[in-house]
Amino acid sequence: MNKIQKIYDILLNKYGYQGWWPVTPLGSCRGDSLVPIYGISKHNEKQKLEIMLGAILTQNTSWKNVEKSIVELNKKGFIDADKIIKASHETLANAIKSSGYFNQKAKKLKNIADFIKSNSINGLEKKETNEARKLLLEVNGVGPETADSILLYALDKPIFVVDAYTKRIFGRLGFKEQTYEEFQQLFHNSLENDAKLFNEYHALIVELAKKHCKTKPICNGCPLGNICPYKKI
DNA sequence: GCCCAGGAGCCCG
DNA sequence: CGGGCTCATGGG
Repeated sequence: MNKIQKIYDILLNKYGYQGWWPVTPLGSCRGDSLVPIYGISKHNEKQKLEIMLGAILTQNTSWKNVEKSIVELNKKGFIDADKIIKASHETLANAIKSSGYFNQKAKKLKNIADFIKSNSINGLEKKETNEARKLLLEVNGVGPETADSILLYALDKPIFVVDAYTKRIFGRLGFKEQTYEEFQQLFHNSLENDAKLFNEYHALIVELAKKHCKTKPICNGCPLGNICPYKKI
């Protein structure tokens, strides 16, 4: 068994299934239950859109801050491409204030809303993974990680999401990859081409990064302690 | 007060 | 192609 697969097994055994991406439950419409929750479910169109918007909002931002914005967007009926397009910049920016970068992100949300109006979510889903990826990357505000998060978590495409945590953790573990594409290839070459597997693995990486492999690592109790050469007091 | 968080665009050599 | 800068709130 290769090392990438082995690390997955260790993390899954330690933390269990994470149930990403968190989404607002169906039928919640009045103040309660508006908070995105973890759990396995098939997403409807609105939830897929919520995931796409969340993927933009969480750029370099903690999920807790994004959660508040998603609650606001739900309350104001903005999980809707038409409403986002019609909304004024100020209204939209105000609704997502807690996510930070609200001026930039308000524009990005409008860009992705425009994109969905011309290619529907359904139409995007039917395309080949790489073709859909290419189209997403043409949207201003959608980079590699955001595109791949949308493909994997909203559209259920088998593609591995690389983030700052992935680079940090596997860098400390001794892997020599540097760029986004190099890391993505590492995982694609080492694992079965399975969306469910990629889904859980990325979520487990985030969990490990939050619990142990922080900027200032807490190596005590780390589930990868036995195989990690990185030492920090 | 400082540092960091589930990045991306832009500019510059 | 790589590096530095900007964007901004909220929690530790």
